[in-house]
Amino acid sequence: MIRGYCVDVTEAERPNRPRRPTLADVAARAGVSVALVSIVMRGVPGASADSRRRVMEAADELGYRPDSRARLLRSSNSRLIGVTFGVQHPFHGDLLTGLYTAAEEAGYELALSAVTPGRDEGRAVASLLQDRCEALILLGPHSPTSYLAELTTRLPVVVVARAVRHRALDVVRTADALGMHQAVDHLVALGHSRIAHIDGGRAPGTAERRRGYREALDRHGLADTAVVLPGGLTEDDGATAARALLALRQRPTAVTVFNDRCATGVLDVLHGAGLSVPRDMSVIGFDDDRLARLSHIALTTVAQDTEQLTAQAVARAVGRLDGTTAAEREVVIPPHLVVRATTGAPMQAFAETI
Amino acid sequence: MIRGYCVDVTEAERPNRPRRPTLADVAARAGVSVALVSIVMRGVPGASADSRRRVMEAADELGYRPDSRARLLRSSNSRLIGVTFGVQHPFHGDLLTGLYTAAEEAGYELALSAVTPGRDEGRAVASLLQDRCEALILLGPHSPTSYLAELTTRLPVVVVARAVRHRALDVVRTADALGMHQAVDHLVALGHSRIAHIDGGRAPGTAERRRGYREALDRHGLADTAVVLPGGLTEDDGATAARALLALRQRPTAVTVFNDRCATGVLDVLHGAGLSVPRDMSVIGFDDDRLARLSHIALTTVAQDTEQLTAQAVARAVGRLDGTTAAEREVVIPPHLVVRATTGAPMQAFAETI
DNA sequence: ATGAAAGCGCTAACAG
DNA sequence: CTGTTAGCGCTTTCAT
Repeated sequence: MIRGYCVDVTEAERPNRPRRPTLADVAARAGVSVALVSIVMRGVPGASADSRRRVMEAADELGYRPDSRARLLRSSNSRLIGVTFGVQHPFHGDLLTGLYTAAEEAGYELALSAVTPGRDEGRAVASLLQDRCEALILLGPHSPTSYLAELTTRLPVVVVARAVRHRALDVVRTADALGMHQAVDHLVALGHSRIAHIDGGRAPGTAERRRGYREALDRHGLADTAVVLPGGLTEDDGATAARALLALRQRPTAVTVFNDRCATGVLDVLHGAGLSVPRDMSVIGFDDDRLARLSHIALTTVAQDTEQLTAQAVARAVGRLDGTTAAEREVVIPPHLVVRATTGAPMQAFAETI
Repeated sequence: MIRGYCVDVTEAERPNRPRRPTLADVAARAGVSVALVSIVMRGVPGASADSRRRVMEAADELGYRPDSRARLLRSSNSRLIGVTFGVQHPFHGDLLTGLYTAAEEAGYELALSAVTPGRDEGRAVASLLQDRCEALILLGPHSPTSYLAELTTRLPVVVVARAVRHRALDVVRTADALGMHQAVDHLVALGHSRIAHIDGGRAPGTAERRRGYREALDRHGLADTAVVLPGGLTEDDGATAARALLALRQRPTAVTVFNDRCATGVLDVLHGAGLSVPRDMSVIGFDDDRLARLSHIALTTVAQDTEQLTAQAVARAVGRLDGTTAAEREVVIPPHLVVRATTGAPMQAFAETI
């Protein structure tokens, strides 16, 4: 059937929105075949400069936009990577930013699916699967490893920012322990010898960061001074932990905290108790989120390298799809310490140097 | 990308991922036609209980998942609503949560497209358009109204959380002015008579909230005491404004702030200056984001009704699609005041009552 | 360089 | 209730 351009108005009554133009419309207008238009639209070689121009012109006039659904349906590979993220987690926002650029460079598109209080990870993943994603990147997933592992039988899965050990799962994460080494080394270099740690409760990464803290103290011969206080990932958790910190018999002069949000709570309580930071207490966070960068907080913190994290995550996903399978399943990205205003020499050490 | 040592594996030896099953596969396995399978999978009437069971069984065994692209391509209506959101804005996360449930109830799916520092709104919208969304919901868009208006010639557009006036645009927003009335009324009831306001700089909603502040003061006969300090949406903006506040000749006893993040910065500076909140200064924020709810902040704030906001946004979009066109283009949702710990009677008033 | 034609996986008439 | 059939808009041989 020859369908003219967008002139056929069948339903007369409703203010009918014009049907969006298709390849055929553009072809008709440019006086060429649909195949040729397809070639031009994809920017692949196989069309003369002249028809290329004519087609582009026609497409422009019609306001033509390729239909990605149809395109994807036809071509075997969708060049689509599915991403799940938590709406509650600001850090995931930073990761999304990096993922978009990394995916674009690799010639892939992203399909987003949010995990919300009313929409669990399973549903988020299911919708991605329906969209024919070729691979999945899961940001801080909390599903059981067994479920994630099962997913890999369907498509490549890359887990970001959560340490899971499974032979079928790719993991891209920050070297949490190393980050704590950097934090402790910095404090020791400043002259601190009584350094406490506030951990992350049940959050992923807690164990690893705590281990890093202990290792670092050990290396400095300070193992017996280690104090680990229960914490969590919120400001409130930090506030609670800070009170415990202040109640300690022999008060530390510095504290490393599981993350920046928690550290903010700590700072708050310290200030409230009339202590000065860093004079009376040095504080180091983890993540370098927007909170830490605020000038009036100026938190010294261990910064996760989101650019590397996201670039590697996409590289992994694409690698699996290409079949250029890397042997190593886990990519660990070193973080780096960002020194701001919440760390300094301890009062005693300062006194001694005078 | 580190593709190093891995030799390129040829098609043949690559562990070939099984092609995902199609309707035809399920049909073959169940011994019925594809049409019947389609009927069963969509859950529409027109199949016997027996074949329904057989088909479901076959689908299950094959791990069949309908291909939404193909499905959408075929049916004229995609039942897809596109949503753009800012990855920097925590409040958008809350809105997404509501949108998902509202869309589901209306029988629509959501297609998400993020606006990031490296991906502007235009691109976010373009990708949604390619995905054949039937309508667009834009969260706090910052594109010029002319661009948004032009979009409506292609499909219905609902703007959330930004006040734009245009006859072709649906807008769902909070009654910002009313919210400020509530805030000011609350402070006046507590006995405050010198109330300042810190505005939102160039952020959407700034003018409206400032207007509300002025109106409310006026109604209480306090118009001549109005003080508006330039602010913004970040903690730093709040900190800066707070310093200006403290430097004021005749210091106010209370301040309403453009949003919670900004208010947090204000609180911080106040505490740093040795002031006690609310004894020396009452503070009210706007948004009721997670920040405000933290126990050690406990910010009194004007809460936006995200549930209503999102429900109305979806209702609007669907309404335009249905042709059940509402006359009114703007839906304004009343917010409500959440009183926490940062507001109280002013010291002077308290002294007088004794 | 260009065009004709065959589907991708699915839905929606229309028969039976 | 079930099957047949014709496309949705696009890519992709395979001719010309």
